[in-house]
Amino acid sequence: MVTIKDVARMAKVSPSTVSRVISDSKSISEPTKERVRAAMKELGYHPNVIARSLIRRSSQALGVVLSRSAESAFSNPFFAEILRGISKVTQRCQYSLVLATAENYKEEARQCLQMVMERRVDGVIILASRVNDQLIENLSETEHPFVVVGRVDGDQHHYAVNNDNIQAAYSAVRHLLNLGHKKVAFLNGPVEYTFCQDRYQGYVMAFREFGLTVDERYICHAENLHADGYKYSQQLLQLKPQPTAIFVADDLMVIGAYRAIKEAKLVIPDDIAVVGFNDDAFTNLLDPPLTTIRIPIYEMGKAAAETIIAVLNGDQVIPPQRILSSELLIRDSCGAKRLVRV
Amino acid sequence: MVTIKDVARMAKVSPSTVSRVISDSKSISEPTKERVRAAMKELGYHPNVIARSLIRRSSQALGVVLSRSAESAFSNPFFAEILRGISKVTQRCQYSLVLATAENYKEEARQCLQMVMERRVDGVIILASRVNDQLIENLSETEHPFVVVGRVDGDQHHYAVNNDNIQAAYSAVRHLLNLGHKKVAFLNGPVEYTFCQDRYQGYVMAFREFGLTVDERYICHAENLHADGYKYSQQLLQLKPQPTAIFVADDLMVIGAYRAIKEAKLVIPDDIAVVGFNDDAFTNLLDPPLTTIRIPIYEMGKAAAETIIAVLNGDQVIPPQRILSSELLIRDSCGAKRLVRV
DNA sequence: ATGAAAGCGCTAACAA
DNA sequence: TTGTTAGCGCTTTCAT
Repeated sequence: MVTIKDVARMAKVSPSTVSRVISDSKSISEPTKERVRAAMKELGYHPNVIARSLIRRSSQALGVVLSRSAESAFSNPFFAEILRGISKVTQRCQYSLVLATAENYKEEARQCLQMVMERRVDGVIILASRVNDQLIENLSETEHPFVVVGRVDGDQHHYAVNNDNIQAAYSAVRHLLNLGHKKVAFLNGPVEYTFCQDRYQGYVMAFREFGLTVDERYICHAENLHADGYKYSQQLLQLKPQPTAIFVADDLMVIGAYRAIKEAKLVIPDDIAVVGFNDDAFTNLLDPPLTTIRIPIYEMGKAAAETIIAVLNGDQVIPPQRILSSELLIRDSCGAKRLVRV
Repeated sequence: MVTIKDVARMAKVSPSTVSRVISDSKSISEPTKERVRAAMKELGYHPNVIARSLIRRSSQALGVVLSRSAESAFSNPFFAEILRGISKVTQRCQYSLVLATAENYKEEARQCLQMVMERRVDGVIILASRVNDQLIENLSETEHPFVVVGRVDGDQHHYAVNNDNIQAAYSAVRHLLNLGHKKVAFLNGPVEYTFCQDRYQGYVMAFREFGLTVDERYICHAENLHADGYKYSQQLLQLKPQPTAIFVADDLMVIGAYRAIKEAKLVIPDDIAVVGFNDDAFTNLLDPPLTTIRIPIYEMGKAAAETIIAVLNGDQVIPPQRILSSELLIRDSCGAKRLVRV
């Protein structure tokens, strides 16, 4: 391996001079710089980031925790989109991106904690947070820099980037109630996620506003966003009186919902209306095209990465929590057709 | 920061003893081990991987190059799926995963090369290879370990994992020719990718077998798999005589193709048949559900990661090239309905 | 079974 | 402007 010493020897300078040339220090004369650079080129020298990280006490790397089993995370367009936003920023800021993945959340949390404690990464981005999130608690205790995409349960002292889940769910449900629906079922995601709690809250808000009481039988919590849409939709359709609309908290579950509805010989939107969440690319291809909430996922990824990098630079991040707003995209699954800003 | 020295002091041993306890050396007595472990726990000690990497000359990290602009890569389900396979293996083998992303291939290649030359990663997985691939050439010259997902143009001395593109395209086109189609258009991807070349070859093979001559007007190469499906399908539909079938080299382009076909007031499969490639999750939701090629993407990701890790361990990898087989999934876009193994 | 010492490749005082 | 020196936190001979 070519080291700084080899370059120094060849250019007939000391190793520290070579180091200064690498960082383009202005206290080195042009002729020397050129001689050193020539030597670097001739020898095919490349700085060893590991050695540099050791002495600088910084790896210039960011960790990303998917916060779900890798299985379900990778199949959700949300993660692709948020990773795209994150990577956009990391490449601009010269950080590298380390992915933490595992079969389950506990293992993933362990991996993430290890990553940061072992100094493999300088900070961590957590995608989605849970009620009583152990990882977030540990990260706070050990004082490692992190930023959460989502709302942190309880305490407000964390850096976080989120979308307006309450507001978004509220406007989705209000849209249905405005269309005259009374029996609006809610196919929500796993209760342990704060975003599901928030969407539930938005649902309740809309009901309150319309002077309607929430019937808990019409609300269910899927465990797996990919697999459970079908099963729970079937259950909801069994209810008497049958719901005339379903608000689905993740577009991934809409696929199963559509199937269950069609198998029950119901027609969307005539017999039953559907609203989704996320505006995944495929929702426009469904029959009928889905009315859904668009959230600025890419922008959230960018904001999260910018935040953690600012924190690492010791910059003030004000405010520590940012909430990006979403919009209701009205297509054909409820019977209307226009665009409304939330 | 808690270091090995702090632990040593507390446990009243030397730093080297602590190091031996970390690696669970059998030359340390049980009582000492326990004393040291207690000290580690009390101090909240965690080994610094950076320091370890420096002395071991190994970062225990793998780099992944998307081989496209991050933009188009992340939106393609192929990458999510292959990353899932890769991460499955890296987590099992205690490697971390570093993503290289950029706006364009040149920049991405630079980043990848840098990653490995700077010793940030021990080896690299390249997703998709090009004709005359500069990155692969550089990696070979500098003798850095890498494995390619796809077929490497020219030389056969690289480690690679691929699917049977020629065979797969051949069977897709043969399926159409068997159904009586003569004017089978081919909406292929960018010519610079070897997988597109292979799929073209399979197309030609099928034509040969049926004693038909290939009309180059019926073949086009999209530059962007996401955006160009619509445009090129429109062009193909303009041809006289109009094609009665289109073989589309990536499911992502099928979305645009369906739209162009429907806008031309043609009915799938009655007026025109369509075959896709990849079996992306949404293809089953299209109207009509798409007949497409299923390739074992997840398995390819696993195989690629296993290969590079074996190489890094100095194990023999035989054979250096592996080809996984695909199958034609017959749904409704050609008018038939059954499953055929290629 | 344990310790002392050297050194991985780099940076950054402190000198000169 | 440049060189000397002392580490960063760890592992690994070589002693004892």
